Amino acid sequence: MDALTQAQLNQFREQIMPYVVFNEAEWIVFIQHLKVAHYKKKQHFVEAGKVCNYLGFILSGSVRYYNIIDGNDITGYFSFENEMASSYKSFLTGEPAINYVQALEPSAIILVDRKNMDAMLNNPMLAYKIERFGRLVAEHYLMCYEDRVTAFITQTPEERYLKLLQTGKDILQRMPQHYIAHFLGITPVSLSRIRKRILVEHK
Amino acid sequence: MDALTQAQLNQFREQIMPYVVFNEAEWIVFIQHLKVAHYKKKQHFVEAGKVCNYLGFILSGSVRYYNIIDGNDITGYFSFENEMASSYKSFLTGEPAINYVQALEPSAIILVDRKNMDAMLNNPMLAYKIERFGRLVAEHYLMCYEDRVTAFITQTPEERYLKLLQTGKDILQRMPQHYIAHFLGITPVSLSRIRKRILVEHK
DNA sequence: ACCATTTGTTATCTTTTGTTAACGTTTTGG
DNA sequence: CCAAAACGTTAACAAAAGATAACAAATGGT
Repeated sequence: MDALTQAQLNQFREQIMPYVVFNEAEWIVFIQHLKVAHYKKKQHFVEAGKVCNYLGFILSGSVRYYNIIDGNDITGYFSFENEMASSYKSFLTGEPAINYVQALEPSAIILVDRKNMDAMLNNPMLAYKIERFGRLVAEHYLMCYEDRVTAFITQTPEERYLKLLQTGKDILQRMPQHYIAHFLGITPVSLSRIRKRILVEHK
Repeated sequence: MDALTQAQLNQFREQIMPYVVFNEAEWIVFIQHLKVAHYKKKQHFVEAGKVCNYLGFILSGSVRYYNIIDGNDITGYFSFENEMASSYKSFLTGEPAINYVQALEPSAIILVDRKNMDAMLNNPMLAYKIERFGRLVAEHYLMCYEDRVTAFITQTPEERYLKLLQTGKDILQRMPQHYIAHFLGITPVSLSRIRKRILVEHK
């Protein structure tokens, strides 16, 4: 775990601008709470059964979230550069995670550990903006999840895949299809059939 | 829309205690931003196509969230007394809601309209605690949604229903079955079959 | 360049779910 | 109190998805 380079700091600062803008004095204190870690392909950022003590921000690379159910590997989500990465529930509650988070490409991830997060929430200089930042980020992901649940309830697997074709460029281009299948809530074999069906219908 | 009774204020204050504790001076200002509205059975709290300008807290009663897809009514969620009620995404973004929220029982709901919310977020006396309150509430619902998405991806409809039998007392006892079916991501007919299957297996 | 692993497709068969309609019961509202 | 609406179950059929296995294609590591 290293300190951040100036380029990494600039990237991070720009990306979080819609959520929080620190003045120079705040920024200097804020970045003292950050580290960066590098993950090799297939290396784990979070493991099921262990507490996730980090909130991550992906500078480069990508991760997938997955559960092991009856010995089967079920992918639930993906995150890419400039997105958050964490087993959110475990980080927030301090309880062991029920899922794995794994780098799928060599990845550089900014880490805030829970102690530093608590320190910032208790530091009068930062507390207000960190609370606000946290609120806006939580609200952002809440809305994403809301959409995703709505899709599961109102759409067929085929419709969800067609939607992904329009909006999921990173996922489609950078993730293997059997991971995408579980992400859509179906089996890899079933996704393959859906793809064929679409191909035939549109030709 | 009326002012709140003392009993309603007490109920609200007690319920939000895990999230935020106001001192007396703050509380007096805070409650000036609240109203209470009463909804008859089947009356709408939010309508698709219209902006949801309220964040609600259900004092009594219950609501269901639903979408109209190709003319079909698809229930996505329920909320009961002492829970929040809002078309969250619409409230946060100010864009028209895509779903309806409807009282299923006669309901009393505390309302914070967006103007009052903004006023509190800009009032130095309240801003910090409101930001924190908002963060904790958003995080709470974020974790709920995370679990729900995980259930859609890792469990069969039958498994989701069995889980609901353990944890969804209010839903099972107070909501009609065809609403519950869509909530689980299946049709009412299918839920009826699953129930029969479970009955036969366990007898 | 080679071999092992991973990934994607296809086929077969079984199970589950969706769709539609009918039927009886319960609930609701005037 | 009664007629209408809502609700839950069941049946019959069609469509979709799961499980498994075989095989082909792509990928990766050495």
